[in-house]
Amino acid sequence: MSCEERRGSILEAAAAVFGERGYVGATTDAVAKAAGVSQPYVVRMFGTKENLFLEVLGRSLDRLLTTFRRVIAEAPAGTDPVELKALIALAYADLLQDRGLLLSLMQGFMLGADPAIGPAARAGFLQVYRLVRDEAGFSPEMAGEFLSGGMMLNTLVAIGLPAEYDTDPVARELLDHCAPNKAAMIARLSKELA
Amino acid sequence: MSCEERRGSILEAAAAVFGERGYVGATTDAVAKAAGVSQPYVVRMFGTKENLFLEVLGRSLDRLLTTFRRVIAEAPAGTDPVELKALIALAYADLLQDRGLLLSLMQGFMLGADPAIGPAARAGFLQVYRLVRDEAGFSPEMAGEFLSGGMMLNTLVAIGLPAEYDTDPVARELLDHCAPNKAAMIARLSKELA
DNA sequence: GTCTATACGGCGATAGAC
DNA sequence: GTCTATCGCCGTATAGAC
Repeated sequence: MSCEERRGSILEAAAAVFGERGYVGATTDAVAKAAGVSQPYVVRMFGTKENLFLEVLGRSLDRLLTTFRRVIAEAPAGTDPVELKALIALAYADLLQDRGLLLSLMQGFMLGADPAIGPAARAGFLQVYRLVRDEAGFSPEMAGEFLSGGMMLNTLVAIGLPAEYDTDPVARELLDHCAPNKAAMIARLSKELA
Repeated sequence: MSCEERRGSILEAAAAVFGERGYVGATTDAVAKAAGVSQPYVVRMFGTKENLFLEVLGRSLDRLLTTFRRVIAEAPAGTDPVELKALIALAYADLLQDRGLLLSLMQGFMLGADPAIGPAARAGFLQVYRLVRDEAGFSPEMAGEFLSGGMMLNTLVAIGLPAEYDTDPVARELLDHCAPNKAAMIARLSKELA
């Protein structure tokens, strides 16, 4: 396999592992196993674990921004920002299906105190804010609401509430009122229970 | 010092350390140093690191619920739920001044996959939801909005954005529109920069 | 009630062969 | 391009003295 192909598959595996175990809890060995290579090879290719995480973070952010821009571009010109907000929220919920990608982002947010990761996470977060404000035309209030909803969704997925959707009526009620895309959540659920 | 006093001071130190470094990143040695005791003594007193974290989690949750109940009880009878929501949000922002306590909760939320911590975190989260719905009279929509705002605040603090309040105008704008208690945030900021 | 000493396992990173 | 072997550190937990 070529260098670039390997890079891609390792980064993909790393996103899943980092999302599931967190930055500190994830091991380069677990990433290696998930990607089907040896542990030293992962280190060799990315230098350090920290650097590997930074690349995962950057990738996740890129995908997020790209997706949002596509939704904005595909909306008819002159679409109301409020409507656009619902569309982007929906796209975000869909993106959340890829647990690793988004949970890695969330893990990055929790590492604000880290001297190398903190600045990258803050910059990424502000980049998203600027995108919805400048490119989607959200008011600061709308942008805040949008990001709040996103953080809530991230938390609900991280805490594992969707898995209790049909065993706990309170969890169900909460999810029904917070998930912009109920169908997607349920799809996740059934996948999780399988 | 008596056993109970020590317990309290170790738990307090543990909340700060867990909040700052995360569950995996925190070491029992760091907790011990922060509490001014030896590392084996911390383990001796709480059995395992996992158990120590569960106690910190329970304490944080208790303090949260107690605070919310006090706000509800102190509000004049028949206060509108919408008004109550603003009051509780304000109390939450104040509580967030104790970084360790609330960030420990947030760290717990990120550990939903852990077989021991996950269930405790989910139960705690739902307990908060039930409180604002049943005792404060929030509609499910309001409860969702309230929790979303809380998760957003947690994230903003965790990522360290308040520290950039007066160096980055975008960060400032974002914080101005998301923090229910601007004064508290600024107080935090100045403390952080000191 | 609190410590010192230490066993034990695990992880990131390096060296070097193929 | 990818592996095996391995070093060295660090963290949890135990044993046992005072």
